[in-house]
Amino acid sequence: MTAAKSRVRSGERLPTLEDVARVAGVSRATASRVINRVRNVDPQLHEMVWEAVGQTGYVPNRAARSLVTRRTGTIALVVSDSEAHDDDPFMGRFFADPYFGRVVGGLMSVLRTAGIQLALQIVGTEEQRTRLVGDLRHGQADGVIVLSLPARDPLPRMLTDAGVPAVMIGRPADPVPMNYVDLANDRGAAMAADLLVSLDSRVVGMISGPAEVPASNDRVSGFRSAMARHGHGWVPVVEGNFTQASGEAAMGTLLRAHPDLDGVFVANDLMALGALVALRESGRQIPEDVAVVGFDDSSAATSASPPLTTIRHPLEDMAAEAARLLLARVEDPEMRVSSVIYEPALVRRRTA
Amino acid sequence: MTAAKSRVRSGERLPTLEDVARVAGVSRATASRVINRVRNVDPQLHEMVWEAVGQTGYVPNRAARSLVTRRTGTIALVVSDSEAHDDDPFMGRFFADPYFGRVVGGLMSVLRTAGIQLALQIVGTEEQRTRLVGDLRHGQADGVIVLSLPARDPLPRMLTDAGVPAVMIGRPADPVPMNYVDLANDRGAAMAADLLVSLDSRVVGMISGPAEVPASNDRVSGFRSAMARHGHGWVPVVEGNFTQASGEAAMGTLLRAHPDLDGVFVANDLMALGALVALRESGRQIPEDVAVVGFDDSSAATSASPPLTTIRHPLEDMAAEAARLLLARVEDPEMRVSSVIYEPALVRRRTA
DNA sequence: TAAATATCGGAGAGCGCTCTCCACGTGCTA
DNA sequence: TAGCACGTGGAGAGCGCTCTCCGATATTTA
Repeated sequence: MTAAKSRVRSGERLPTLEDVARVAGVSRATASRVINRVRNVDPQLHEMVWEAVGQTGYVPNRAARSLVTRRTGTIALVVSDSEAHDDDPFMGRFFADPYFGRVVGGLMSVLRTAGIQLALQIVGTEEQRTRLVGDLRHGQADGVIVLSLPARDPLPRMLTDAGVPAVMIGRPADPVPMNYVDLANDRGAAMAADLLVSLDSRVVGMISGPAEVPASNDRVSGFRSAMARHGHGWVPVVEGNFTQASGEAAMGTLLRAHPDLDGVFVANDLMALGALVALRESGRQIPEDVAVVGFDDSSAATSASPPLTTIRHPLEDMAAEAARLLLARVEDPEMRVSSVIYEPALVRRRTA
Repeated sequence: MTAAKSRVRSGERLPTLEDVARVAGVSRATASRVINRVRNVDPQLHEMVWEAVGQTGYVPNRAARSLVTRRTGTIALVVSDSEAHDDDPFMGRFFADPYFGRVVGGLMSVLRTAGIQLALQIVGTEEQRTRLVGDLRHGQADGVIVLSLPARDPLPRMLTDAGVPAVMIGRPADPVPMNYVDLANDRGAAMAADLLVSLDSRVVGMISGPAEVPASNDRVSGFRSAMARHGHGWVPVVEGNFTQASGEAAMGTLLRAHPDLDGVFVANDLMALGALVALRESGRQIPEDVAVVGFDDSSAATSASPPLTTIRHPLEDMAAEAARLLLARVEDPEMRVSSVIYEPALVRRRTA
């Protein structure tokens, strides 16, 4: 049974362009032109070719097309981690964050319509990075979307040096001539500061992400300078690592040092969730005793109780834009490096 | 500058097998044999070919190889959802769960060494499913790993009907002749029951996942029958949707109906986290007043406070096995349908 | 009306690779 | 020494497609 079916399957020759051309009564070249929408083809022939495509169930062969166009129709999504073995803690943390899913969703919305595949790549070691860049140079993919987790990541530079079209989501830590899409993290942080000050918070702290990670740095400096502008010369900052557990721990530390704290800005929603737990456990009312502002407006923010006041990070839009930017770059390698910075927005819910 | 660089880049012809052969002083065919490790080639020539490969920096052209072998060197990871628009809530939930990351990690560990790409596909609508199967039939990928989220998913059947090599992670809801890798969910649930009973819990409830989702069903029935075996004829079950928030809500419901509850089994760790919150808010001590057992042993379990007693779900191993199974199936389409069921294990931490 | 121009379809090369066939040793047996 | 099998390397076809030429036909201009 299985054998018979299988035989049928391997026996069925898939229709080729040649078949389509024969059915339509034109040459292979004409059929190709119609399918790829180039030059003016007689509308009548045009019609007949599409007819033949439908009739034969023709689908272009990717490999054959790829061979001559030198395009793979594949974009790689590279997650660059500091050290990725299977049970690597940071990687686990990363995938556990809604971040990844939002990015994938945004990318897919653009790539799907362009008929382009998304190939997932995860690199941790130096060797994996080198190998990846090699493969990329040899046309493994047409371009790369880079998600860089470590504070100092050699990958962006390697990619530009190799001349691989790439777009980063989140700016690179070191200046590298690479397209990127980022959020005005500093302005988002400033919004949080403005809100807390307007709510009359007097003793304000912050829970940050890992040091040297650009997005985290920008949030810290943006928050600090906005607070300074409001006359708060110094703001205590405790470092977390973007996980809920680290947020809870950091909140504890902050509370011990500043029992009179009445406002806190947390660099992402997941940590804010943890902070909420610690705050509640210490018997504080939210937002009456302590106002809490998160960052990202991820699904975690709405599901928190009370729902989290946070800074909206339009990740899906940003990822979609990154995909468009990359596609344009692939189309025209001479394109100048350009990046787009998105504006955050305050989303007021119940914690501040 | 950019122009010059780019020109250089597009000008640099990548080495082909022909070049390797010339450098090594053999024919293209021999070089190919060496590189693909077929037949016995004179050891000396063998050496010279590899030498030439290193010297030229040769990397095989995927498209060209693919064209003749009819293999793409790509495996698709299909996430089948009930309805995936960009801001679809379930999708968000799904990616927010550590589940996805663990699966990807497991797959990659096998595919990477096999030199195979992982292409991410997300299908929600019927049309997307049809289109996917069509592309697959036309050799878009050599095989598929299926992650099916909806309770009743037409995709598995469509895939088998189309003769596409596929392996599911988690058994299909309806019987379909497809390879799959699954966990003995019922036995895991029974372990939880045994533990709770051994701890002298008298009033025991359960928080389940969505109805009709096989994994959730199995956990419910496994738990119920084990409890029955211990003389607990009836166990109240409240349904959640695998998110933390739903777990918190479900726990509330359960507590209201059974204030004297002293043991609860929660169908995944994320919901167990929510249950912990609800329990603590109601003033109960864990595990003194109420013992809690989760499921999955995901990163959420260790980061919970107190750390969660849970049932280990070896997802990474399962995903790796699924990849191996699929690769074998691709190699030999006649392979009989076979599936492997993993055994869960109790991980005792602090909540029970 | 003839020539120049624009438009459009077809022939065919060739992308880089694998693999079948065949020719050529080499070492064995008769 | 002739005959044979076997091991090994090379020639070359061809996978399905795109795209450059080029020739044929329609359209415009002198």
